[in-house]
Amino acid sequence: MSQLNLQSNFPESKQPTLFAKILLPLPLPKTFTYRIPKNLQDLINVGVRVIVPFGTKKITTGVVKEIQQTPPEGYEAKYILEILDEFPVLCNQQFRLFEWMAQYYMCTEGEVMNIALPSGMKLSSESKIQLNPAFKLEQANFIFSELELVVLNLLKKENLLSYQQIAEISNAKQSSLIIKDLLKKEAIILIEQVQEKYKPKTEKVVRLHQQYLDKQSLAALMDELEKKPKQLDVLLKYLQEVPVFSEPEKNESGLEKKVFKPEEFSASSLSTLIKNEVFEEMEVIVSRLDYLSRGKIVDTEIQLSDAQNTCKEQIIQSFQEFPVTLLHGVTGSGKTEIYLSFIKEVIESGSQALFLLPEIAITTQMIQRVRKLFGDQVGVYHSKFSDAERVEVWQGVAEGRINFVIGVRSSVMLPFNNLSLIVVDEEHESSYKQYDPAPRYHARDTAIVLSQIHQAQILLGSATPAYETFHNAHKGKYGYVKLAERYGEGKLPDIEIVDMRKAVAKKQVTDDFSYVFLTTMQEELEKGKQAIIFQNRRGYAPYLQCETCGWIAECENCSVSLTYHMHQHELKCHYCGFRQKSPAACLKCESTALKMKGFGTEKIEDDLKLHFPDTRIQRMDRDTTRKKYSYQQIIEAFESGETQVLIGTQMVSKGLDFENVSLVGIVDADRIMYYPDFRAEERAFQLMLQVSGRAGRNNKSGKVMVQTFQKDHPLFHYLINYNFEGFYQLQLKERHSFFYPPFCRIIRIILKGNQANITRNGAQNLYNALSPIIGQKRLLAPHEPMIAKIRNIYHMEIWVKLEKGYPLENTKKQIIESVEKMKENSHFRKLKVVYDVDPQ
DNA sequence: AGCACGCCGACT
DNA sequence: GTCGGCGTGCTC
Ligand SMILES: [Zn+2]
Ligand SMILES: [Zn+2]
Repeated sequence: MSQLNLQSNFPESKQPTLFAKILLPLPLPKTFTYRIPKNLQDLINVGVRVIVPFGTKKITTGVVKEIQQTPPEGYEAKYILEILDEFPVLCNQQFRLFEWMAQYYMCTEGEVMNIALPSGMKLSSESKIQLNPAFKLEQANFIFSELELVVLNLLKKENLLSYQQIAEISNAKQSSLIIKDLLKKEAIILIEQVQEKYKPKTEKVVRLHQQYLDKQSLAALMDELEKKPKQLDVLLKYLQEVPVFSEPEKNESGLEKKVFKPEEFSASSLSTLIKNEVFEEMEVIVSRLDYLSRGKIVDTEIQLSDAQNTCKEQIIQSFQEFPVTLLHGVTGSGKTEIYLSFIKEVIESGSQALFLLPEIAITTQMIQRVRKLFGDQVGVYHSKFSDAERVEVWQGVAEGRINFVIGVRSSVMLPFNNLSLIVVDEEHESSYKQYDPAPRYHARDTAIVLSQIHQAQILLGSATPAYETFHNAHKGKYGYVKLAERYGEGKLPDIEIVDMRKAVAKKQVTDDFSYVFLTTMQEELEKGKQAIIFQNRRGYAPYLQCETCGWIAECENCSVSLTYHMHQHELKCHYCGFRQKSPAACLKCESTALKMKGFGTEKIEDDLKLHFPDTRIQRMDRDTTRKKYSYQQIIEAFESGETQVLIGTQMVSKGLDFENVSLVGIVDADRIMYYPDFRAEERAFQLMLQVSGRAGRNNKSGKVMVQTFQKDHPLFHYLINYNFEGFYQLQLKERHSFFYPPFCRIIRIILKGNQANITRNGAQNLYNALSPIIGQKRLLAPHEPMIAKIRNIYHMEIWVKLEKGYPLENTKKQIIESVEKMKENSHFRKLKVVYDVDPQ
């Protein structure tokens, strides 16, 4: 406010009207200016949430971005209705980050804020309709139609009606006319109200009344209660829980009423004690964040090995020169302990730290570990937690109570104002990239920008860094520290490539397994060991094919084959959820020779149960982990040894350490390597290495078996030697010659429409417009993506590939302009265009 | 994104 | 003539 010169334009006594630019959580390119009512002028601040009317019947939450004195030109500003926060919930650094995200990822700041804010902080509703209290039908000098009278009568009875309710009387179109007319006749008024979605959680507590806080009066009280044993029980329990003399502050904050369990203590005695003013009862606001948070700081020590200490020193060295440093450490080398020791120092110095992890890596064990170290100063930001809990973390960070957040992708958008360290673990994980809806941001890259805004240091950790990151480290843009040693001297498991081509020729295979794999597994199980089997396809069979005519069962709405699910005997689409009973005969030629092709986790489970009838086998994929705790249950059963063999998709590749696993099987390596994506092989190597990391923890006989029909693929040569860098170098040459990242940046333009030819033509039109501006060699001509149709929406893509140093910001502007030009053609106006910057 | 307004065909 | 479809443009 201080920068406003209030005196210049106004006579001294008059307070000027102020206006606020409000950022709304909508995909609109600009802010909206509202008038600040006089009575709210002293309460408003940049960064607080407000309720504003938007359109004719809606009210929404927005955030104050700027306060100004000049009224907007060309329209009359509406009034802000309400201020929701006393203190800002968005800080300056966040506004800067949001601006960057909107610009870089080609979306609006409103879209960024919409994703950033937990939904409990975005209140909105429709206005409601009420009779104007000053209105008297008898005295009105208007004529009311019959329908209007019906509405007025209903309002007399019901008091408050929604637009919806009035629409039910007649039809939607008429009702809005009626409301408009009644408003003009001043018969009704609009009422705007929102209810706070986020409610603080409260709890009843009692405390000993002041008058008993000296030993004498307390002794007298106890004497008096001698004849009332049940009341005395309650009092004694209280004194046992709350040492009123040695820890008077505990009495101050009180004891939760629920401590007096009704089966042990008489509820009426407690009430009597409250009535007689022995106890005082009060209601206090408690945190919801008590899941695993009751533990105050228990551990204060982080024990680092010599190797870890050396590594830490190297990171400190690296940070001197590079604010971004890559920590390259093999699975199980104890990177986490190094992160935690850095984080501890940051928190103790009074600034904030952020620890980003992929969703599945935020395990109960991880949460418990940080709780023990940091107590209540930690906020866990995770989609498994309720929205109310996320609101509390947000507020905790904004108010400075939470100094350390461990969280998923979206936690980069929390209201940090004093960050000095960010850790991004498993930085290569593609789940750091959001795809739908906008902003299509990469949390690792966004975190790097966030670190620049805060002048903070950022540590990227991975056993298999993303090639972009590794390349940046190699060319000296990032610092690089390698942690080679595997914790506890464990040896890396042997990786064996199983030649399926040969096995098939010798007829030493079942549908999905080679005999050699099955015998090895048999042996390991007999030794009392466990096995993990990886297949990145869920369901029973990926497709159902007619042997007579070659017909394949496809989804009605999408251009994909339907997956057969044995459990429900159904064909399902994994993209739109479409399902149908599995047909008995071919829909084209009516032949009954239908065969299931390929294999998903479900079939593998079935086959293995057939081969190993006495073995306890469990499957972990999206289908078996739908329920809230099922993931945890499967993990625990495997950890305890109750399950001997765990079959799963990507889910089994991350995070958890199972000590007794001696064999890991990759059923179909080819499926991982061969799909049309320039990153397919990078991903395949990462994934196979990661899955391999599950074998032979703390034991010397770990083994990984990889089944493939292409055993001569160079990937395997590097894989069996754990030569990450060698394969990287090889791939880099290919990336260079085909002009792919890290040698260029990609902007993927996706056009979506409900007609194939219009979508196709629109893409061609856009391509023709872009070619002369950006240059044909920087464009990949319009093409269908791998799945051309999803939910009956047709997709076309144009890729823009820009070499390093090519003006990025300007090109984005040119793309947006070209799209606008394309939409001047009415055929293409209804196409939806989506931009995906740095696609994963 | 959601919603109102307006122009058109079709159906009481 | 009215009803409902979608295409267009606006929301402070
Ligand atoms: Zn057929
Ligand atoms: Zn589908």
